[in-house]
Amino acid sequence: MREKVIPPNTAGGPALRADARRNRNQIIVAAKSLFRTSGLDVSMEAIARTAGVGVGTLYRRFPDRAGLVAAVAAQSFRDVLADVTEAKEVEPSAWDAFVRLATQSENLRLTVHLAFLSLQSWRDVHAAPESEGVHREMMSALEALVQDAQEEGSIRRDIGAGDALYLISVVLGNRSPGTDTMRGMSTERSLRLVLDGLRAEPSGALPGEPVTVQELNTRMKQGADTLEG
Amino acid sequence: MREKVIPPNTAGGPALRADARRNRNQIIVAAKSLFRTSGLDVSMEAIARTAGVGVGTLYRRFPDRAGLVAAVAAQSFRDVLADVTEAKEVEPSAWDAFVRLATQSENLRLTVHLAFLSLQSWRDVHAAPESEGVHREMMSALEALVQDAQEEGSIRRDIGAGDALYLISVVLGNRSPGTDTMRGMSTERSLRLVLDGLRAEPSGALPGEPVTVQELNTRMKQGADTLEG
Amino acid sequence: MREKVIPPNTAGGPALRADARRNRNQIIVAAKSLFRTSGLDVSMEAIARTAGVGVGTLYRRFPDRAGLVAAVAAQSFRDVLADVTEAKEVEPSAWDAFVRLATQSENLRLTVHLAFLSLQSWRDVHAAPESEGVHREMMSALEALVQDAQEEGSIRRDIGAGDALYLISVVLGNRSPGTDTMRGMSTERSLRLVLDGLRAEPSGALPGEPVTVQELNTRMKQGADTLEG
Amino acid sequence: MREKVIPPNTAGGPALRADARRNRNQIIVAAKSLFRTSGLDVSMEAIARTAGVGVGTLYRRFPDRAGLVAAVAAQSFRDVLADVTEAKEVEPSAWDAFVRLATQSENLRLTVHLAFLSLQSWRDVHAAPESEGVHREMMSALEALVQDAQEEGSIRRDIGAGDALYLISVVLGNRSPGTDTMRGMSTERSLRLVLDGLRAEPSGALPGEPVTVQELNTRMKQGADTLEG
DNA sequence: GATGAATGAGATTTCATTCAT
DNA sequence: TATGAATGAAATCTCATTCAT
Repeated sequence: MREKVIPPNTAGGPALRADARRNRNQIIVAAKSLFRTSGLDVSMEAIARTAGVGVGTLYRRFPDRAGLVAAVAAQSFRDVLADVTEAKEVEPSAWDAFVRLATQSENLRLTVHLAFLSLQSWRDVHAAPESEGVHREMMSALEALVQDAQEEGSIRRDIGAGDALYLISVVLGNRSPGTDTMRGMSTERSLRLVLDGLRAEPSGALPGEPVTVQELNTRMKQGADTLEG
Repeated sequence: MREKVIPPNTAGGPALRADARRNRNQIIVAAKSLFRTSGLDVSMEAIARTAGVGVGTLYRRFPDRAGLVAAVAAQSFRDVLADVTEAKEVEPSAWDAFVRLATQSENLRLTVHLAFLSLQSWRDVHAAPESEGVHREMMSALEALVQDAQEEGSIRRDIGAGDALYLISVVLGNRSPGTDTMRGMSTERSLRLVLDGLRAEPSGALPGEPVTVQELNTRMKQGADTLEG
Repeated sequence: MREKVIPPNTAGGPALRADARRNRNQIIVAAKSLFRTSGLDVSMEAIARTAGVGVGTLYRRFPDRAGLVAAVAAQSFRDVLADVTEAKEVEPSAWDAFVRLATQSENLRLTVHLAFLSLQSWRDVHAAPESEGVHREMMSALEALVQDAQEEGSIRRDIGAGDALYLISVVLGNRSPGTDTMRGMSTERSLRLVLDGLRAEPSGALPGEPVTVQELNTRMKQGADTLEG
Repeated sequence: MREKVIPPNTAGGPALRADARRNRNQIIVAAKSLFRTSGLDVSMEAIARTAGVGVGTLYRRFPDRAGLVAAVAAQSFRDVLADVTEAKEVEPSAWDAFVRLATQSENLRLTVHLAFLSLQSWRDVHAAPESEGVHREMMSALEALVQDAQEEGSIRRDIGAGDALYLISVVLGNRSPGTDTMRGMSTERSLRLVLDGLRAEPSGALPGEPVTVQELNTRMKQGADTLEG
C-alpha cells in the first residue's frame, strides 16, 4: 500500500527549503520504521541516526518527542485514510474493503499503536492541532466504512463502529513476544476469528493450522531469543 | 475473585520473619497494583514507595527487577489457577467456566501481560524456576479448559487452545487509554464479540450499547487525563 | 605458623560471656580469611556470613568497619609478633629468622596490607588505641630483628629497618592478577631478589626458572579468568 | 618526562570536533591524575567533575568505565613507550636506560597499576583492541630493554624480563599511605635496592639516609592526613 | 541550517549501618 | 543477646533536550 510523505504545509508556516523538507521526511520515515520494528520508545538518537541526520536537526524540525510522535501519527493517519480510499475503490463491498484494510494495511498496524494503544502517544497526538484534525478525519472514514458494511448487511447491527475498531485495534496492535514470527499465523488467524465475530453471518474455514499452547510457548521463546542474546 | 498472597515457602528457604513476610507481601501487592495501573515499567523506587518500604528492602527480598517480576508472575499465575479451579466448580459447563474466567478474572488481566505481552517479562518468568513451574501448570489448566469446551461442543473445533488464549490475551491485555474507564463497556463487549467468534454456535445479544467512535474518543480522553495531570 | 586468637581483655572491658567471645573470635577469623583471599573491601555481610553470625552480632562486637579492621589488625600484628619470636627461637641467625619470616609467614602477608598498603586501614589501625599499641610493639620487634641482622653483618649497613620493611612489604603485599598462581613462583623469586638486594654479600642461585613476559601475561589471564566469569 | 595526550585518531573514527577533542583529553588527563592520586576506583562523577564536564559527556566519549580505563591505559602505555625510546636515546647503556625509566618515569608508575596490579583494569585493557595492541608493544619494548641489559652484562642472567618487570612493578605500584610524601625517599631507595638485586655486580652507595621505622610511621601519618581531612 | 557535543535528571543496584523481633 | 530486616546514600549508566561550532 501507499507510503508517501506529503509536505505538511497545511500548518501554514513558511515553505521549507528543499533540503529541509527532505530531512523532515527522512526523519518521519525513520521514526515510522523504528516505531514499527522496535516500539514507541526508541531513543531520539536512534531515530536521528536512522534518518541520517543529527539530533539537532531532528529537534529543529520537531519541537520535542511529543511533536515528532504527533507528526508521525498525522502521517500515519493520512496513510490509513489513503488505504481506506484505495480499499473502497478496489474492493467490491464495504466488508471486503474492511477486511482488506484490517489484514493488509501495515499503516493501520502502526496507527492503532499511536491512536489507541499508548496513553502517552494518544496525548501527544491530541496536543498537536495538526494530528488532531487528521485523526478526526480518519476516524470518520473508518466509522463510515463500518456503517456501510452494516448497511449492506455484512457487519452485525448490534455493534457500533467503536466496537469494531477497538477490537481490530487490540488484535492488530499486539506486539507480544514472537509477534513477528507469528504474524502470518496467529495474528492472521486471530483477525479472522475476530472478523467472524463481527460478521452478521459466520464465515467458513480459518487459514492455517490450530495453534496449541505448546506452539505458543515455542514462539515466545523464539521472540525472546531475539531480544538481545 | 480471590486475591490472596500465599506465603511462598514452596521455595524451601527458611521461614521469613513476620515483618519480613508482611513487607514481602506488601511489595508484591504494590507491584501487582502498579503493573496493572501503570504497566510493567514502573520504577523500583515507585514500587518500594507504594509498598511503604525503602528500595533496599525491595532488593533484599528480590535479587533484582527480574526476580521481582518473576515473583509477581508466579503469584499471578497461582491466582489464575485458583480462578480456573473456582470457575470449573461454580459453572455448569466448560464454556461457562471459560467465559467466567475471561470476563471476571482480574488476575487473568495482569497475567496475560506477564506471560504473553512483554518479551522482557516472559524472559524473567522463564529464568526463575519457581515461576517457570507454575507457568507450565497454569498453561496446562487453561489448555484443558479450552479442550473440555471443545469436547462439549461449545468452542469451534478448527482452532487450538493457543488460538483461543492468544485472542483472549490481546483483548484482555490491552491497556489502551481509557481502559480502566471502559472496563465495563468496551472490553467486555469486545470480549463478547471475541467469545462469539470462538463459539461453535453464535450466541445471542451483546451486553451494553453499541460504541460509537465519538464515544471511543471521549473515553480515551478520560483515560489520558488520569495519566498524571 | 601459629594462628591463635587470644582474648583481648587488655582493653579492660568486662569479660565477655563464653558465647560472645566465641563469636568475636569467629568474626575475626572470618575477616582475616576473607581479607586474605578477597582483599580488604569485602562486605560486612560476607564477613558475618562466613563467621556464621548475623551482621547485628558483628556490629555489637565492633563499633563499625574501622573497628573491625583495627581488631583484625591487632590480631594480625600479634600473630606476626609470635612469628618473629618463633623465627628467632628456631633459626640460627637473625638473617635466617628474617628470611623465614619474609618467606613463610602468612600473617606477615596480611599484616603488610593492614599496616602499609591501604590508607584506609592504616587510619583505622591508628584510630584504635588497642591496635595502635600492638602495632608499635610489632614494629619495634621487626626493627630489632633487622638491626640484629645488620650487627651480625648479614644486612647491609647503609639501610634502615624502615627501608628493609618497606621493601619486603610491597613485594609481599602485592596482590596483582595471578598472584595466587604465582605465589610459589614470582613472589618467591622476587623476594629472593629483594633479599639479595638487602644482603651485605650477594647470595647464590635463585629458586625456580626465569619468568618471561609471555609467562607473566599468561598468569595474568589466569588470574583475571577467576575474577567472575 | 613527556606527558602529551595525542589525538587518538588511530582508531579510525571520524575526526572529533575541536571542543570534543579538548574534552576527551581533559577527561583522560583528569582520570590519569585521579587514578594516580586516589587509585583506580574513583567514581565517574569525580572524574567528570575534575575534567570540568558532566557525566553525560564522559559517557559519550567512553562507552563505560572499562572503556575509559582502557583509553587511559592505552595513553599511558604509549607514554611509557615514548619514555623507553627517550631513555634509550639519552642514556649510554641499556642498564642506565632501565634505571632512568624505573626511577624517573611517572608514566610507568601509573602503567604498572593498569597493566599489573589490578585484575579489573587488566581485563578492561585486554577487552579493548586499542589498548591490547599498544600493551603488547610496550611489553615487547620493555622485554627488549631488559634483555639488552642482560646482554651487556649488567642484569643477572638467571632472571627473565618478567622477573625484573614484576619486581619493579610492585615497588613502583605501591600506593601505600604516604607514598606521595615518600616518593623522593623510600620509593627511590627501595628501587635502588631492588635494582641492586637485579644487577650482575652490586652497585655502590644508596641515595639518601637510612629510613627508620619511626620515620616510616611519620610518613604514613602524613599520607593518611591527606586522605580527605 | 545542520551537526553532534554537552548536560543532568532519573533508573537500577550495592552496602555500611541502624533497629525491630 | 543474637538475628537479620530495613534504610538510604552512592555508584554506574541512559536519554531527552539544549547549545556551541
